[in-house]
Amino acid sequence: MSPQRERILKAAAALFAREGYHGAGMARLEQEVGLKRGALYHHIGNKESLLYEISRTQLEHMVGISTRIAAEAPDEAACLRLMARALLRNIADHRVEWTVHYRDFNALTGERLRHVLELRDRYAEIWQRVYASGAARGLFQPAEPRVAVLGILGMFNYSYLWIEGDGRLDTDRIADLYCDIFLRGVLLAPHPPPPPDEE
Amino acid sequence: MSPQRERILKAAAALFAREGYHGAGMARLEQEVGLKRGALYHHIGNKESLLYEISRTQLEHMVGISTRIAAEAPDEAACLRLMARALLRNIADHRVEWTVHYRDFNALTGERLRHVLELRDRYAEIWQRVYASGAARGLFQPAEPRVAVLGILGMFNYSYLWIEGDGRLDTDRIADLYCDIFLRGVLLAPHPPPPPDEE
DNA sequence: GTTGTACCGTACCGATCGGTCGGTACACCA
DNA sequence: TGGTGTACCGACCGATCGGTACGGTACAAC
Repeated sequence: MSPQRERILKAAAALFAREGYHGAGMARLEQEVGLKRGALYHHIGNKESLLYEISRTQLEHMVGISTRIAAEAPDEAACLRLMARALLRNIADHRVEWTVHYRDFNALTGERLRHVLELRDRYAEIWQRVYASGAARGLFQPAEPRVAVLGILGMFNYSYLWIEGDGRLDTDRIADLYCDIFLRGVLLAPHPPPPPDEE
Repeated sequence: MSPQRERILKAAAALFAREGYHGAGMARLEQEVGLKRGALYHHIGNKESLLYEISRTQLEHMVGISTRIAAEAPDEAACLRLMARALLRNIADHRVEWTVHYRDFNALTGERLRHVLELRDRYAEIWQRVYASGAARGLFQPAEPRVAVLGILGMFNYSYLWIEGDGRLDTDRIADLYCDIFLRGVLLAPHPPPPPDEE
């Protein structure tokens, strides 16, 4: 990936987050990046590819991290906690990209839309598999794993509207707080000890 | 409110939910409503007022309902449960309006934006007051009432992306499930009996 | 020294954007 | 019968939309 293209993607994410995908014109992107029409389109192809790349990058990143966590975590509760920390950390670090994704992903069309939706489903499925596995082992309440997972994902995903992207300490604390609430609410056995901090 | 204006608002909400506020042109709204330019603007004033009215109506409705519930509920846990049911019911019944609101409220400008944000804050504050009151009485964990409330609101608000607007039975069951998880996770005393179904 | 290629600016395209305006048809009331 | 208000149409506005064509420049390879 060329450094210019990377610069353009960053500027586009910030611009789309501020004004919306359809609300932001290419003219404004020109002056934000410091390139004129011809140069811009030499690098990006078209406008929709910017939106696609913004969503794809973040989603693929989260799918990759969560797959790794799910493969290594000692048990399901710890796994959920680690995945939650990773998610909230990523949302806080890439708040503009997530803002763009959640607001405008359905402005995508055709193959690009299909791929982004598939990535999003894959990510939710990782969570659901972990939850279902825990429920099968008698750890979690067996009722409605899909709805339960959508609930905790909602807690985190909604945070892009209010979270402050400053310190990772704070994001980890919030992630742990939500995990504590969710796990206490969902565990059949008494409260487990929190896992040691990582990374 | 004239019946024509109401018709236009409904069509606009559906159209904006499909294509986004900036993505949907007035030409499409014309043919969806069955009126031409002149007639349309005779009723609506301008495009932004449509967006404003869509958000304002739902938010004022929720503020009103929750204020009433908070005044009448026997205790804080029951209050949260009733407010949660009312919220999820409203989201399911007005899914298109909430989709428009969450995606495009910040396309509003000036006074209209200020008012909508104020309504949204007022609504969150109702929840936070209930939670803080419960925490002060030793019912809930006292840590971070604002973050805790934003969490449960996230569970519900995120649902506009996946909930099916068919039966109210299902929405009440989902609301209760989330409340059970949240309350179990947050209550200091053991699990309380669920309140009787209402309305 | 010439050719290829990556990069960039300028000029321009047709389409569509949100919005305005003059005018008409009709109902209601005096 | 004349006057007033409401609902509506259709033509039109300047601005902006995303995108393209094309020429020029800088530089590396041969």
